[in-house]
Amino acid sequence: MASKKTNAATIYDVAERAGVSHQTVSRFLAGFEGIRPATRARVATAVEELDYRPNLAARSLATNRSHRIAVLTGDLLSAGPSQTVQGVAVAARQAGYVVDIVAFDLENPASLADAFDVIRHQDLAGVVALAISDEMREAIEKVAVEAPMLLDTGPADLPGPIGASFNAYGMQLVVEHLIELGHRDIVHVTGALDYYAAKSRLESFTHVVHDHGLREHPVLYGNWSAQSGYHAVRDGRLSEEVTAIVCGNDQMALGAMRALGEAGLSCPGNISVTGFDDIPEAEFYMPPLTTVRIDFAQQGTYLFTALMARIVGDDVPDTAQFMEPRLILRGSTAAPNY
Amino acid sequence: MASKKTNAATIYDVAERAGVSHQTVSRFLAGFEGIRPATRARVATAVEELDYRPNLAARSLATNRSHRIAVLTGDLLSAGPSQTVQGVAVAARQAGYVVDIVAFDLENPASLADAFDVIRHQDLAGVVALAISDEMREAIEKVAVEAPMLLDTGPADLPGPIGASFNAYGMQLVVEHLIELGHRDIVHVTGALDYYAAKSRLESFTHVVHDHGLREHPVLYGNWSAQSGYHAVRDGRLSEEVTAIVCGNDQMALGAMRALGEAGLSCPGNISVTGFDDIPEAEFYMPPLTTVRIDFAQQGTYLFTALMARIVGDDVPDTAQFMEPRLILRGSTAAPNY
DNA sequence: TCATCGAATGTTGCCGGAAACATTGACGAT
DNA sequence: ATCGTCAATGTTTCCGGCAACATTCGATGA
Repeated sequence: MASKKTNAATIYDVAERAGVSHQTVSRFLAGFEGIRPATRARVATAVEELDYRPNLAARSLATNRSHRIAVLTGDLLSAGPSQTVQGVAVAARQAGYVVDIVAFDLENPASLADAFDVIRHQDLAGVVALAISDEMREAIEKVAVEAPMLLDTGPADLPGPIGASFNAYGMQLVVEHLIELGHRDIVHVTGALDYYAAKSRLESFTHVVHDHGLREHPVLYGNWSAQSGYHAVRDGRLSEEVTAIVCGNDQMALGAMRALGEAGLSCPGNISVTGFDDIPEAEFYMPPLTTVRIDFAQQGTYLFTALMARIVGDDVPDTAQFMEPRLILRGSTAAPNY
Repeated sequence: MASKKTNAATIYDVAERAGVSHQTVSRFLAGFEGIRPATRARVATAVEELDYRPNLAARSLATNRSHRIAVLTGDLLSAGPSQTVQGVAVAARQAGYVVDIVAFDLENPASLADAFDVIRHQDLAGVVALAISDEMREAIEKVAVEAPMLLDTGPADLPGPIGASFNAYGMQLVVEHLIELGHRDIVHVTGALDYYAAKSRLESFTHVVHDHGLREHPVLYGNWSAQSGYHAVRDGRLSEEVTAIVCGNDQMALGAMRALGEAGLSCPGNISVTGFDDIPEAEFYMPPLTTVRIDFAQQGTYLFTALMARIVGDDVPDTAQFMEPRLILRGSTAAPNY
């Protein structure tokens, strides 16, 4: 029953029906001005009647332009990247672009190489790469992809890691908030450190702590998951002096609060906890989580816009005005209880 | 600096270099057996040296087959659908298929129509539609898409709503768990009821409650978000008799528990709460959430497999063995406190 | 009245593959 | 030695568009 033989109308069918040459139809489709109104109407009717749809493969072959971009990522599971994908996808479609999603399996190294192979097979207008890890960075550097590529986060020598600045700024916001509350001993639970997002946040944390002359405590290593936050805090042998825990994302903050609870410590009574990202649930944690709001969908929109600009050769619009991180104050932070 | 003029090698370049006809190269690429080893080696070398990549647009044009599928959804933000997308994408790529993600904006009705337009323009091997709402169902029925389409959830008269069964079964598991604990007065907080996933869960809930002869309480309406769960419970004017709240997903359960806490009720001491989906965070809620685990990634894999089967005309493999929902018992449920 | 010119439209070729069909050549049977 | 056969390989055509170039035709000016 499957429609094996495509009986879709071609440009020639339309031309015949309208009594014109196929080229006139092509012009009509391209929005060419110089077509006599009568002719134009006939073509329009024929297109309508035959429900004609241009064959994109043929068009792409003839023009050598594809009107498609790829989103490359190994992590569609986290809230951040998937929202960003949605942002990219919506923006892309509005601009008439199709989005290929090239997801690889983090567990399976071969699949990364494979993903790049796919990207090179397609001829793409551009590529957006999300959730950059060391592994991806390596692959990106090794495999020359001829299409313009844009990263959300990543090393500064690769094009467009827009995340670095707002990750750093967001981290600065939370840490300074804690400092204002009077905290002097703050510890950081990192995200998975092979991700640049985690690296940026950690760097910024260290930087701010140092700038304000606070005591430096050993960092606790997490991997973005609530479970890792839990274990980091439970097994982290926190110094007695620590009064605040800054987590690399909201999920780890949840885990951290849980560990505190089990240890008989209250949050924020004994220890303040902060998150990062402001996922919708964070407001309903107990206590509600003080965190930094990142607008991932907006980030997706920005990435697409910037990619288009690079393709066309325009200047890439500035990041800052697009995505200002915002400190969201809620119940998980309070003045330290000396 | 963009690579305007594609200087990528074609099959003819390879042929010339290998000293054979382009057709032999084509055969080589297709894995055709009857090529003399010496010839095969020459071709292989040429392919290697020129870093030849077949032009997919040309291939697609010639064969009238695209090796691409689309994933259609308006909700890439929720954990479920995005994990399913990841599952589909990984499975698809292993099978050599490219996945177009066609995301529309739930807020913007025009974008749905637009999304279908995109789907019809591409010639796709198949379509997977996720997170089916009434709106999408309507569009699906109205717009005849010639490619095979498969839904994750949805009305039974459309092809392959595989979700109905495991949603129903999962709901049965939680409710019967509560009944075994001794609960007789259970209330349900629904997901967004324009989604079929929410409908299925609600139906199953009603069904099980009825079958066991429990008192029926008015349902509370949520929209999947933690916030909606919170408001549903806070403003729901629960009957005094109610001892358990079954939520349509984990996020709403979080909101519900928060509302209970604010009302001075303990969970599970006064009221048991259950979730649905088992997102990774659920284990770290306070108390840890009793819920139903749905393997969304597996669901994605299944959807792709089933779609391929439909395309080829094979029998579609059975759902059940792929995704058995599992009851996850944790601390948010206990015997009622009479 | 006719050459000129430009707007409207038509014709040809090509993009890079695949498939149908054609050719070559080695080998065995007669 | 000749022919048939089959494996290996080559040639032609077509997929459905677009672009470059060609043509037609009516209006205009000399």
